[in-house]
Amino acid sequence: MTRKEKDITTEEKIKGAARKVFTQKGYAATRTRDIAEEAGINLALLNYYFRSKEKLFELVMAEKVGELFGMLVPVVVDHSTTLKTKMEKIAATYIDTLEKNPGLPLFVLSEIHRRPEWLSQRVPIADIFKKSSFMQQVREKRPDIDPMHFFMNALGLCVFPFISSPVFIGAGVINRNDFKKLLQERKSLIPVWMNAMLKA
Amino acid sequence: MTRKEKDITTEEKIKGAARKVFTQKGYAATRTRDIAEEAGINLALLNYYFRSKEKLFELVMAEKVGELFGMLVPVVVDHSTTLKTKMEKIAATYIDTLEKNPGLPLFVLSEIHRRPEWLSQRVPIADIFKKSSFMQQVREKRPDIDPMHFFMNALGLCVFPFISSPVFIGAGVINRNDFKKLLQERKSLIPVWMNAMLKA
DNA sequence: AAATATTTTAATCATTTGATTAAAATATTT
DNA sequence: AAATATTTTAATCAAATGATTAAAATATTT
Repeated sequence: MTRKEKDITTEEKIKGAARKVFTQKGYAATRTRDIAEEAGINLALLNYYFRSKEKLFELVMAEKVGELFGMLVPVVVDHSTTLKTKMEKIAATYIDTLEKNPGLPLFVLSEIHRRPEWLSQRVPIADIFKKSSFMQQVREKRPDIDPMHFFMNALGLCVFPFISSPVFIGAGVINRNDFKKLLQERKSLIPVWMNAMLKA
Repeated sequence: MTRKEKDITTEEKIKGAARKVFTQKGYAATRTRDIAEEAGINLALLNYYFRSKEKLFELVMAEKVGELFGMLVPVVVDHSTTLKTKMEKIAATYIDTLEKNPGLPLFVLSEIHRRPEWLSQRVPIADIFKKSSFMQQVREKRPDIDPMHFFMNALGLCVFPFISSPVFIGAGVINRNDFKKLLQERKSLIPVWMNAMLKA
């Protein structure tokens, strides 16, 4: 094993552990000892490689914010696709991605709620709107209603089930397998529902 | 000031401060000193009245979970109202209530995500489904689709804007006043959208 | 092989935090 | 007024936490 391979191995181990524990517990409830245990390394290495808990968190957070909102950018700015196609892509992309990391939206939105400064210089969310073919297409279809409604609806129909699933599964209202089926069904249902709302 | 008035005053001061700080910061990021400062009392009084940070949190959390889900119960079990009326009531109740406490859903859902045991014995969420006229009415209209979809949609359309608003307001995509207007518009739009989705 | 560089470890530290306590202050009862 | 009860305060504590450090181990270079 060369030095470069080893370097990536330990550093990546810590990052991977940080992604997992921060997403599960949030920044404040995560101890550096938790991350070290998850990574299988000595605690001092966290500071050796990343300087502090805070700096490690900043790295993870930037990545996670990009992960949550980055999926939107290529879809909503694409002037060559119809609104319907955009809806299909958004639904499929979000549901597939979040199925692999269901804790992502709650983590990102919680930390942004606690510390709004996480947004302002890291991800060009405003750009999603400035260059948005999606918003323009929505406005054309429904000039009488603020397109922001439909944007939030599209996002909410995809994301909200992941945010609320701990409640429903935890209360025994639905089990994990049935929930997964529901999510898959939503990939095709969401575009239909979005279209129906635009016509209502 | 009688003993009873003073008793309620100090204890209620602490509770009120706890509601505010826990909702803003979450359990882990809240120090007991933060609550004491917010309440304008000596730190020791928190333990004198509530025994521990954890017990105080349990009180607040039970109340908040009730606040978030309790709004649903009378609406979804009411066999005498149409589905449309139920949708109107859900939208109006949620939007009015959450406007006064926009941090409530994110706080409750985050803490439940971190500690699912918060649910199991405190709020009869499963009962919302067992006795639900709402689910029955949805099933009658769309026997081909799991009514859970529509339940999550109804809840999501109301709640998700509050959850995501820190992102949109923080990124400068919309300002607070315009956001408030959007919320008010949603009170009448959500039932229309729900109806459209049921017919799609 | 020796020197140098990098990574890792165990131990330690300063600070923070939730909780406790003795004493003082205030309120209530006799 | 005196005794008793309740509330409040300032000080303190033990445990936990993020971070640091000297030394050891390992890897790389000469």
